[in-house]
Amino acid sequence: MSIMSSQPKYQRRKEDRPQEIADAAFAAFAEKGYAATRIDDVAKRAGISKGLTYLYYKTKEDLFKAVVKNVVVRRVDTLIGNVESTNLSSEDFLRGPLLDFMKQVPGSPIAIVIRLLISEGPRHPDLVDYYYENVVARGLGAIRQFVTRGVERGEFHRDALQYQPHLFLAPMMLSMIWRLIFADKPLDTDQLMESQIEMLLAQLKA
Amino acid sequence: MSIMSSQPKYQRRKEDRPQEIADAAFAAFAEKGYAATRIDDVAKRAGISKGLTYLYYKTKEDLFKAVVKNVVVRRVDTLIGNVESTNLSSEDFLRGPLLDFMKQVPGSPIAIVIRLLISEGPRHPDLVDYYYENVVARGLGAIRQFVTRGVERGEFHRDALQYQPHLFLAPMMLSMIWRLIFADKPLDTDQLMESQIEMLLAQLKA
DNA sequence: ATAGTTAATGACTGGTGAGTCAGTAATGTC
DNA sequence: GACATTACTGACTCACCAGTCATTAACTAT
Repeated sequence: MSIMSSQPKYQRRKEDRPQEIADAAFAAFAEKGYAATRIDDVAKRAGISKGLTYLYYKTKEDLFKAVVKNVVVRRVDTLIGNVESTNLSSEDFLRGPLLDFMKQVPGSPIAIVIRLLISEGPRHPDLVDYYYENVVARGLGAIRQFVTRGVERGEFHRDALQYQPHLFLAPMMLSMIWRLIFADKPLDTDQLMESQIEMLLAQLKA
Repeated sequence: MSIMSSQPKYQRRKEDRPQEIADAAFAAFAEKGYAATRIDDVAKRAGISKGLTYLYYKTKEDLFKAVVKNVVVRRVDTLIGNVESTNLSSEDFLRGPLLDFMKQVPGSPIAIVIRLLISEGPRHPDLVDYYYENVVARGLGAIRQFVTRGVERGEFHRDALQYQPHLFLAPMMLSMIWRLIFADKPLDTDQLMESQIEMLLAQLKA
């Protein structure tokens, strides 16, 4: 019929599989949600057989947790890291890097993780704790730190700290949820976040 | 063994069943989410057999849509209605009834509906549209109306309208999501909303 | 080459749950 | 009381899918 193929049917790639599977799973979860995603779909996306998935992840739930942690460490960790090492004035930091960071979150994989946490979180409390400690607590901490610094430098007045750091993030949250639910309905989310930062700065300044 | 029971095994209650089933379904969805809820669970909660559910709702998806619409009309409709008929000054309205409304939303069934929309919305676009028109658009409209009135009366300055009504609701949104994910971690959500309203009023006032 | 190791396959199983429907009994009507 | 109507039951089907495992074939060492 034809010349014998010297192409092997598959290659063994022990090193890369876990990451590839996690990426495929993330894409699948993003599209259909956790419950509606079949392990078979994930395998197809990753270009492997269903069985192989189970060599690297014991259960579907294991895979789920790995996916969330994977996104968290890959994205947020570095971003928050950068942010912590700047030495801008408090005001410039809040208006600059923080605002930029906020603007890009609603369209990032973090939004997908939030969706997954909202729908599946109640059945994975350890995952929720992990996310709280590694993302939320650190994020809020970073903001609080910059407000504190602003007070120390006299840029902000003494009782500026009464404003909870959550207030900075509220419009980001709304933008994220808006996009998750009403993907098509337009909303100038950047404008929203800018207004909030300006408003807060006006309140904080001495 | 005993005196013959004259108690019938069941009563026919054609009128009440649909509502009872919807209530049971809402409770079940709230607890376990849409995908993880079995029709059998819903039936047990409603005190009926599984088969009867299908007499009143053709499919599980039908039931889901009915549940969401049911909650929406029963709760939000009346609330927004009340709000629209007050004749307080703009400032008093925003600080009073609006704030009160916002404070109780994160703990109300609306939060559950939001959770369901976030996780199942993408597969039910018509439901999303329904929700947008009947809740979101009307809610935002009501706020915009009060800001406009404030400008007309000279309470707020001319360009107060540049502030999107979404900004009022952002902390409410954050509080809601926070509770949905981190039910146990405390957060003074009332304080958050109060600060935001005060901040916005400070910006709006002439 | 050859044998040994193990990454990878894919057919299979067991459990589950949405949706069906033949039968039952509550209620209405005369 | 007898008959007709239909709300309601519960056992059943059938498709689907997480997880298993015997087998295959890609790689490695010698």
